[in-house]
Amino acid sequence: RESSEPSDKSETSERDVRVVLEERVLWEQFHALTNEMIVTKTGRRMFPVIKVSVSGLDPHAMYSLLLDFSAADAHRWKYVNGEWVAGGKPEPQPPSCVYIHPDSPNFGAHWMRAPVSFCKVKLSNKMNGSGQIMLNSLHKYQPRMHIVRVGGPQRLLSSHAFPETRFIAVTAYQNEEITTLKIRHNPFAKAFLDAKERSDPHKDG
Amino acid sequence: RESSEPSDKSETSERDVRVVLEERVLWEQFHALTNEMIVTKTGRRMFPVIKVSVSGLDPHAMYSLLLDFSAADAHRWKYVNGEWVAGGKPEPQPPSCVYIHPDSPNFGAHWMRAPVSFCKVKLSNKMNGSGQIMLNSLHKYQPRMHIVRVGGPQRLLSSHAFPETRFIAVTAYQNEEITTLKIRHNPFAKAFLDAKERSDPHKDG
DNA sequence: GACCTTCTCACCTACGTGTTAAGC
DNA sequence: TCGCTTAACACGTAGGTGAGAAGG
Repeated sequence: RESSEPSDKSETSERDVRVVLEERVLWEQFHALTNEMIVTKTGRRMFPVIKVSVSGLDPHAMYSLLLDFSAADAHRWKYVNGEWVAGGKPEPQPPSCVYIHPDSPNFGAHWMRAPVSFCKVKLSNKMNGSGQIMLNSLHKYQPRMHIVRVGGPQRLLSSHAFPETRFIAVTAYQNEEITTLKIRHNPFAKAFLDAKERSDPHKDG
Repeated sequence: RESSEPSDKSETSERDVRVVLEERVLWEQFHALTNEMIVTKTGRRMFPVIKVSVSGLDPHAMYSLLLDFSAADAHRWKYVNGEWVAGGKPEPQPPSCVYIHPDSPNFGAHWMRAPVSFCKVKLSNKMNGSGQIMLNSLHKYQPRMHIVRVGGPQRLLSSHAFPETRFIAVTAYQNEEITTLKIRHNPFAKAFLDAKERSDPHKDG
């Protein structure tokens, strides 16, 4: 955690590292329905995307930003009659690999200049080449972001978990309200939005 | 240049920084015809791409890789009767902006792990938003790559110019052999390769 | 007219979507 | 059968090509 060592002059400016999740309204719409994220063999992007604004770093020091996914509970989940219910014993959880933000390593000034988006992270249900995060389908996960100081003795500065970004990994969407919400907001799914709006022009909410 | 200061223990490993241009055969084919690169208002990528393999860095130290374009001579060039000829006095040369490789800053280990490609640099004839390099059309340029040590006192380690990457900036190709060679090797021009091969299936060389 | 630049265009690369049917 | 996973698919986003007509 923060400032666990006696601080020298170069570390005093990091006492108040702050990380704020962007697009919280969108995340909360998904969270209210119990969010789902597709996992595939070759890896699937997340939607919504985890995007954070960072402040309180030393502009001239070097940091890396990391994302990982901790098991949110010890259950296997099942979608029955329109509801997610916790099932039997979970499979042994492999330690979630860590995704390193592609701008890493970089100066504090870079991370603070604009919100940092983890749009390129890919979720998979198979272990294969680097860059992808392997998750267990039908298990619930809690994304977490970490800031590590690098370019010297490596040191974990802070970790943040965003409850509204929790989701259940799936190989196909279970709740069709989730599907609808994804189509409505993800530009890459616009083909399906057009199809839906042609048959359903006044739907909202 | 290299090791201009008395070296301390962390700098001794950088005495033999080596930078080798990749795809030299391709570059030399273009160079033999006098290479041309398109410049546009919004910026145009280079083809071929400048790609280098780097060795001799300290794996744990931090570096940035830079690309710039120096005026190769003081002339304005003109394509007349199938030949490039030097013309009148050149316009005053604005200092070429520097392009910072998007992986910058990064560890020596990163730069040495695989060849580093400058495929995203864009050449323009107008000065506008960041990321683009402004050049004078019909002037000849010499690309140069620089390695700078960062994350501490900044220090230029080495500069490399690759003669076979020289080119004349143009707003439209002048030598149609250059056009043919670009179409033959650039995947993004495949539409024109297909058209040409349908009418000319056995051309080579 | 001659020369150079700009813009629109069809046609690609590359890849992110949910759908659907098939596989297990 | 049922539940879950996979692969092919149509249809988008995003953007890199030279061609060719138009502009200056």
